[in-house]
Formats: sequence, C-alpha cells, structure tokens
Amino acid sequence: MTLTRRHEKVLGMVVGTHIKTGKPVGSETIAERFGQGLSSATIRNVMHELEDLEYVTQPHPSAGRVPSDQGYRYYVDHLMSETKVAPHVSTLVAREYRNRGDRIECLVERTSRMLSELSVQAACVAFPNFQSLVLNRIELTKLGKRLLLVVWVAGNGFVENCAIEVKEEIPEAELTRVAQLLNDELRGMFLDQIRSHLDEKIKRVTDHLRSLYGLARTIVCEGCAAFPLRRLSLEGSHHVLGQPEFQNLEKSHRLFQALEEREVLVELLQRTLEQKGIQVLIGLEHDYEEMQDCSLVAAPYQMHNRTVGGLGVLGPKRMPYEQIVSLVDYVSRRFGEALEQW
Amino acid sequence: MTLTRRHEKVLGMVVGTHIKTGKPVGSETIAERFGQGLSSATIRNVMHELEDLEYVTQPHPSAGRVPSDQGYRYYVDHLMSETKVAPHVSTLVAREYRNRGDRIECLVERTSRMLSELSVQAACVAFPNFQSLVLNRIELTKLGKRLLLVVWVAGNGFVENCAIEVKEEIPEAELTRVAQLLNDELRGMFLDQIRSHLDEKIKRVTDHLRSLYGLARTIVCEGCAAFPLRRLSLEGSHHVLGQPEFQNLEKSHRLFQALEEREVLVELLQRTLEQKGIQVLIGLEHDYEEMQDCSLVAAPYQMHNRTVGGLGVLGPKRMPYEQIVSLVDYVSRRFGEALEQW
DNA sequence: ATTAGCACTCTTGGTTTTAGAGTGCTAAAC
DNA sequence: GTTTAGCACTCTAAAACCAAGAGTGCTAAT
Repeated sequence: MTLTRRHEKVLGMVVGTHIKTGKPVGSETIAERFGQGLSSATIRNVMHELEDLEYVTQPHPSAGRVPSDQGYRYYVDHLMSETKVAPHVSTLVAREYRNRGDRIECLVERTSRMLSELSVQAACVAFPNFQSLVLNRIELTKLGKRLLLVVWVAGNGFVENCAIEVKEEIPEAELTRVAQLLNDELRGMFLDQIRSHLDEKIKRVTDHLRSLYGLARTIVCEGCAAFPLRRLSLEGSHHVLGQPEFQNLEKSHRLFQALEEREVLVELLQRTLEQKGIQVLIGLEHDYEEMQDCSLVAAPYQMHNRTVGGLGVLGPKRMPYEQIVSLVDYVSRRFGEALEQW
Repeated sequence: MTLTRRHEKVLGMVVGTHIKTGKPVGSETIAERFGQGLSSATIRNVMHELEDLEYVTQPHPSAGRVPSDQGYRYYVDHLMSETKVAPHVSTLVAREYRNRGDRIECLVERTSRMLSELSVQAACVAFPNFQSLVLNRIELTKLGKRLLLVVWVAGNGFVENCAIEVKEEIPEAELTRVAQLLNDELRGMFLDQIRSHLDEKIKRVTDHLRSLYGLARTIVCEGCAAFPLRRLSLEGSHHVLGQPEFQNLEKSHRLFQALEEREVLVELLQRTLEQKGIQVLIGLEHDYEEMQDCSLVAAPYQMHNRTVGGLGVLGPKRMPYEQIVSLVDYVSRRFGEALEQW
C-alpha cells in the first residue's frame, strides 16, 4: 500500500511537530492545525494506518506518535521542502572565509566550529585527502645518514611532511638531482597518479636514469604511505548533551566514547564521498549501534570539480533536517571554494 | 589550631573512603576500621572539629562527611603516601614508546590516549613548544612572487611549516644565500634565542651582509609568530560521564563545553610549566567555574633538561590521587625521553 | 467516510509513609 | 579530662499511593 496525500500530510505534521517539541504528537494537535477541519478521530484512523506501515510508533499505549527511522526517511526523501540558508548564515560564512592566509588546520577547524555553531549540533570536517591534491613542490632534506625528510607542498599550499628511511646512504648530489627531477616532471600532477606515472617511466628509461627514477619512486611510495588518511576535526559534540533524548547518561557516555574513536566518523564520511551530493543517514542506517539515536547529514566537498573530502553535522534523529541539509550543502560548497582560493 | 595525629588519621580515612565509595562517610565506618578501638562517638567529635576547620562538610544534616577542597588539599599535601606505578603500567608505557618513527602528532596523541586509558580519566598532552626546541634545518621555498614557504626542522625531527608574505620579491639566488646563512649559523640554537642573536649580529655587520641578515630576521620573526602555541591533544573526556558526580546533565554539559574550548586547558597546562614538578589543582583552585568539580594533575615534561611542554589528567575531585600522581609523573618522564630519542 | 462519545490505559507528578543512616547532646564511666 | 553508651532528632531515599491528564481504540450514529 502506498501513502495517500492525506497520509503524507499527517506524517509530515507528526515529524515536523515532533522535531519542534520533542514530545509524542497526539491526534488532537494534528487535527487542530490540519486546516481541512477534520476531527481528531479521523486523524487517529490515519495515524493508526501509519503505525501499521511502521512510519510511526507509540512509546506507550496512551501516548501520541513518534516518527520511526522509516518515518524520518520518508520525510527526508519526499516531504521535506528545500530551503535556502538564512541570509545571516551566508554573510557569516562569507566573513569567515574572507581573511585567508591561515594554515589549513585552522581553516578546517574553523569550518567545523562554524558548522557546529550554526547548526547547534556536533559537526565534523575531514581534512582534504592529501593524495587527491596536485603536487606543487617537493623538498628533500637529509636528516641523518639514511634518514630523509620529505616535504610535500600541494597546489593549494597545503603542506605535509614525513621522514622516511632509505636502504643506503644517498650522496648529496644525487639527492639534488632527484629533487629536481621530481619537481620538473611531476609538478601539477595529482599525487595519486604519480606512482603509476613513475612505474611507466621506469620501464622506458635505462641505466643511470633508471636508478634515479627508482629512487624517486621509493621516495614517493614511502612518503605517500605515511599520510594519515583519518584526520578530521570534530567540534561541538557537547551539544548533544543539551538534547532531551540524551538525558540518559549511559547512552551519552557510549556515544561520546564512539565519537572519540575518530574511526567511526572517518569511515562514515568516507562513505559519503563515494556518493555524489548530500547524504542523510538516519538512526541505525549507518550501522553503528552507539549512534542509533543520531542522524548524520554529510556532504562531500570539491576542489576543481574533484571530491577531496567531506563534512557533516551529527545530531539527534530529531533534528531540523531542512535547515541542516541546506546548511551542510551550502558550507560544503563555500568550503571547497575557500580551499581553491587559499 | 593545627591538626593532631588523630585528626589527620581521621581526615585521611574520610578522604580515602570517600574516594573509593563516592558516598558521604559516617563515623561508624571510620570507627570500625580505625584500629585503636575508638567508638563512633569519639570519631564524631573529631569529625565535628574537622568540620569547624572546614576540612570536611556535610551534604545534609544526617549524612556523613565529605572532604572539602581544603580537605583534599591537606590530603594531597600531607597525608598521601607516594606510590610507584604498577608494574603492568610501566611495561605498557615502555611498549608504547618502543616503536618510534612516528610523526610527532601520533606520539602526542598516543600518549594522551594511553594516559587516559591508564587513569580511566580524561587526559591531555600539550605539544612540545616549538620555540623551545633546537633548530636543525630551515628550508625556504618560493610559493609565489612574494609568498615564501618556510619549513622548520627541529633537532628532534619535529617539523613545522608556515607561509609568509614578504614586502618585495626576493631573487632566487638571494634566497639560497639566506637559507645557507640560516643553516650554517643558527643550527643547534634554541629557536627562541635566534631572534636576539640576529639582532645582535645586525648591529655588527654592514652593507650587503646587513640586508641579508635583515631578511633572515624578517623570516624568523614572521615564521615564529605563526606557530600555534595552543595545540594539545585531549582524550578520554567521556570518562567523566561515567562518574556518579556528573550525573547532573547541566554540569556535564558546561564542562564539556569548556573542554572543547581548548584555551582553558592550554592555559592551565601553561601554568604548570612555570613550576617545577608535578602540580595538583583541586576544585576551584584553578579558578574555572565550569570545572569546579574537577581536579587536574599535571606535570611538565623535559627534553635535555629543558621544559618544553606539559601533560595532565583531568578527573573529578574524587580521584585516586596517589595513583594518578605517580602515573602522571612517570609518563611525563618517559614521554620526555621518548621525544629525545625520537 | 466521518465523527461524537466514552471507556480504558498508561504516564506524570505530587503526597504520604516508612525505613534507615547519621548526627549531636547528655550523662555516666574510665 | 577523655571516652562512650544511649537516645532523641533530623533528614534523605525509596516505596506506595493517588489523582489528573493525555491519548487511544472502539462503537454507534451521522
């Protein structure tokens, strides 16, 4: 059975009202605001059907109805109206990105803080995946006999460094040549293409050049392996403690524990990157039991039309989805732009 | 009036028992375990005096006694026995620092996580103050016409980078000379001495050399200003949610809010650096109202006998001070060593 | 198909009761 | 003078109870 217009309207009102009040919604409340002058008894019948279809549940026999995960899902997919972000939000975001010249760490952190403050929820921003960036320069410095410091400068000024150990000592002159080679040949390439490019090249050259390229390849491989994939900034997680549904200390405790293991969030953001566009994960849809009362609204962000990271807002299932979705969408775009111009 | 032996013994037992149980401690309980066969009535008299002296308080008229901040203070200063860390702790710490070759970020993060797990409290570790380190190398790279990337490599392999803007374009050759100068002359110096060294030098040289040194100075100054002083890793803050005294949601909420603003913790750790040795801040002694139910046990850590940072454990006032103090002390030493060998 | 009406259920909040813990004081004992 | 037994008193915490209210489901009438 599919939902009629009336079902949808009632479901929409149940979800909307429950998001506002946090309490179960009764038939009387709906009937009053329904408009068409239907009585509460009729609404009750409709709600009963919605319950049979598992869009809403009753916390206890004499309470009103509360949306189920599926109910929220339907709401987000079909009933939610698209809204634009409030004007004060856009000016605030614009102001935040006006003064650049920051370290990327600050930019990311400020973005997650902003997202958290605007949504009054927890917010996270994954660092741009370094390997999806364009190489600008690479610097090689000897730290010790066999210890090499490699500094990678990406096109947007994002810098990473790592120390790598090589099998045998490399003469200073050789090192300079490798550095020059790397800079001349690879500049402007995406980091994750460099390796295969070098592999290709090695096949085609001989002798001395070959060993040079080999060295270059070692450096690139070892260096790339050292980049942490899992960096993200999480801010405002304390907001969940303000939500009535997290009064249960036991639950909040486990939630915070899960959030502190960044892996969970990293993994979830990672998943959204594989999709195009904004993602809403409601309740258990993300399969993490500790976060079963939470929803995540996440979006990838792009640099030069290439997805390089993701960001999102995490809050109770009972969150104002319209606002949050438009906010996350908006910030993800602006953040991508800010990174490009950085 | 000063405390007699008996007062001290009773106070010690009140604190000790309350730390274990979390509940107010009655005269009966103390009398039972007191040993000398004193009756509860006598203990009551002693406790009454302790209350007059404000070492303990009564939550309500017919409850037992609970230590006041001052009571904890006295306990920590005079009654606490020094303990060594448990053997399994030292092996665990040793194992943690065995495999090095990590990025410094990981080392710091792992340390705070370890500290948090061993104490079952929140734990924080401030990054080594970059400016207290020894310069090993400095790399200058042109990013744009007037944009310079400066990479600082400290003696222990800790790397920082920053982009700085200079007033006018610097020719490539000039840049190489400055870099060489910086590396030859300043290597092995503490970063916070470099500036005055250069100032001194500028007075003594002339002409071309002078402008070279001037440029070097600009770079050093601008670069140092860009180092964030306030980095720290905080782990395990969820542990406070498990404590019975934080069942009050309102309180925990504000505490978490305060913790998320890293400034508070940074500032507190900063303070401990000015003292030698381990510091215990109890309740309101740290002047932050949001954390009035918490104590902080903090210690500076050293590299080559120079204090470069601090770390600590944050938990409820009712924490097992003996263990925590010895743990923090131990970890701060081992962490300093790990940094040196890194 | 809708609705008025009503009985029924369950939660919530308040009040009362009770048991228990712990004190403070006094007078007696050491 | 110090210690202690004894007891009245106070206050909390938990249980028990009650009343009000919200909301439902069902039925019969519209």
